[in-house]
Amino acid sequence: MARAGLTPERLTLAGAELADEVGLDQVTVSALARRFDVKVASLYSHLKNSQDLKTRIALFALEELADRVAAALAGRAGKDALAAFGDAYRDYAREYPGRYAAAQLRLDTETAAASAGVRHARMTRAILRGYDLTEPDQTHAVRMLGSVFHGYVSLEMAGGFSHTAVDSQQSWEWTLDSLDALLRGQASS
Amino acid sequence: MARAGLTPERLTLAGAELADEVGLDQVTVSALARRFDVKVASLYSHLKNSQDLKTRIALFALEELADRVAAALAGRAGKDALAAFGDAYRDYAREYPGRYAAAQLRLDTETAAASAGVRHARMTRAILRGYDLTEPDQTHAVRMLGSVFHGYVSLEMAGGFSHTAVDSQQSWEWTLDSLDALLRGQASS
DNA sequence: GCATCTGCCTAAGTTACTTAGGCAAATTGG
DNA sequence: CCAATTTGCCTAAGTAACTTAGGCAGATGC
Repeated sequence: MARAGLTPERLTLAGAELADEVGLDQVTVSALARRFDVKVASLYSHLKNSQDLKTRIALFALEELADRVAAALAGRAGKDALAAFGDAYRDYAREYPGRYAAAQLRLDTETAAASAGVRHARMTRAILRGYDLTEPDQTHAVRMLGSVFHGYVSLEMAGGFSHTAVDSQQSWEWTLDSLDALLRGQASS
Repeated sequence: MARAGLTPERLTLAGAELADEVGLDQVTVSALARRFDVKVASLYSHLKNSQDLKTRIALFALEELADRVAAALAGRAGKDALAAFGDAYRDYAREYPGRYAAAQLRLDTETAAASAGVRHARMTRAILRGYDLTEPDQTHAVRMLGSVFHGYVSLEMAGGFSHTAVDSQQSWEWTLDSLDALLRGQASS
């Protein structure tokens, strides 16, 4: 019988696409097998189990997102870098909602340590180079930035900002301006 | 045969407890039936289906959290109110992680409109009464506050802040101070 | 070209979801 | 207080997903 040419990488990518299309929790080994027109059991030569698939998608998304953020940050500093960083996250989540959700999956400690999550942490900290912060304020600021960006993107994706007439893009820009002012230690509006 | 005395309310509460103990996605109709020592099919007299259970837990958590926030806000204004609001969210998430996760579930439009989510939105806006903001800045600020609080709590729960030596409580307080300064239109540190 | 390996298969057991229909306990009304 | 009705939990049965074991055939290497 003809071989489908399955590999962990192809399965991971297809799983990521599926997540974007139908939502991360609709990503199942069975659905993936259907997509490749292959029997379910065949996937178990390439994946340990269902959890393994999800983890692979998460790691893939973390890498992809880190690459984008790195590209966006290149050559920028200060508010430019702040906005580029935030936009990269937000754009990724809007373009690939399933992958973004996967990137939030909780990984066990060793997997997380070997993941691109480390790059994310480094890049967040890099943004603050343009501002005049010393420890422990720098760590506080890293956490706050991460919180704002992740929180905003999550709530926006969940439809939380679609009830009011005010445009979400404007709130986003206001937020970026505010964060910049805050980190510069100056008044905002 | 003896009756177990099931009701939608008892099932919802037990589901919430189960979510806190083993995680929201381990909350299944089967697990709930085991907990009541009852056959699975029996629950379907009280629940429409598995999704219905999750939705009920979400609505319950939203109510419970809104009650706590309302109690925390009573009689407070300005930074006091801001901190009370944030603390109420954070404490709830740490005490009831499964319920907090449930409260983030996406509800369909009409369910969401009838939920305590509306109270949450009103209370967030109420905090800003102590600050001198007019529209559309007020809406921007509501969104930013929601983002920071939700983002911080999510990342903290996911273990994102446990890699550095810096205490999360200190970052939280720094964040609250910063937000207060920002909303007052003044420099922070 | 033959041996080996690899990839996808069938088969089968597990767990969870859900509906249909039944029996007995609780409740209600005479 | 008994009869009728309602209600609550049951068994039975079908669907779907996960996962393991073992087999056969296409690909690979000598």
